[in-house]
Amino acid sequence: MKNNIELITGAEWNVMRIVWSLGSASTRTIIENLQAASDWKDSTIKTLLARLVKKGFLTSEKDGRQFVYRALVPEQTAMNQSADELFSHLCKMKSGKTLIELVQKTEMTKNDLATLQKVITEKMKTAPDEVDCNCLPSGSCE
Amino acid sequence: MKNNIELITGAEWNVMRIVWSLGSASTRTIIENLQAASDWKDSTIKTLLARLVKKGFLTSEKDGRQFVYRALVPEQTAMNQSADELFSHLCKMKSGKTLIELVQKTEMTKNDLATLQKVITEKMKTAPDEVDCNCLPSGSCE
DNA sequence: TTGCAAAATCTACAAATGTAAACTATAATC
DNA sequence: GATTATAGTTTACATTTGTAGATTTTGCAA
Repeated sequence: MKNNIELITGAEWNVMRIVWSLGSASTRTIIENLQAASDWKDSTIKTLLARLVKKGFLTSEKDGRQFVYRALVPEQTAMNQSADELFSHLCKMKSGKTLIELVQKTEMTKNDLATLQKVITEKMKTAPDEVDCNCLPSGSCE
Repeated sequence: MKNNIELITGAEWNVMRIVWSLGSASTRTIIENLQAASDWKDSTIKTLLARLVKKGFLTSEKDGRQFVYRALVPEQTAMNQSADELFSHLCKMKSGKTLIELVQKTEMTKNDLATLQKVITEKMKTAPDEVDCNCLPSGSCE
């Protein structure tokens, strides 16, 4: 029952976002950006960078005296992975409601909404009338 | 930058699901259900139960020699909280795409899809043409 | 009433995570 | 070349999480 996919932790996400948004960034750049919004010490950030490299989310390449980091995993992929992990905890029966809530409260462009619209119309064609509960006390959710 | 909302952890979710799906359950019932799908020892499960009570996700009430647990937080609420937490890590600009992927790969009933359809139609009326990136290197995502 | 099986509580312990100080190496400066 | 400012590396340490053994209680059967 242990989950073994390496995931980005809360603190690490902040570091990753800098790299993703800049494409590549030196240690200094990353530190400066993070410190503009937090009180993390330099060494804290360096520790996180090292852990992210070890976990395989970042690569570092020496450029003069500094390291330049680059993401090895695209933001969208990381997010999808985390989302899958989250939904894996939930009773399948409830995924729909959860998604409805999420869509409701998430700010999205007209474009994204239109795409969603299309995806849904397509899905509707083969959607089941009901999705069974997959909780342990089998099918116990009414 | 520390996240302080008490969240349900991976192992704990499995315990919560039993309680949610049964409404209320004795220690024994919970243990039996979990052991039908994992090799967790009794004491492991009891530890998790205790932690969940301490965190405020469960209440326990003595019934004879056993405890009967009941959820203090509805499943949907717990899930929404976790989902919010997850999305909080992501660049706002990317939420739409993430939701599209999620809707795409999630099995849902025709009914849920219809609700989604409605929600989207409604949202479309006031949706923006674009959502700005909210990453630290401000607006750095193109 | 006594002994026991079952339940509960306490203690433990490694790995992961958040956070950072201390130390070392090195490029740039005087 | 000696000094300093930076960058990188090592070590640290409390808390949380996953996992469970050891110990204590206690309802119930003999």
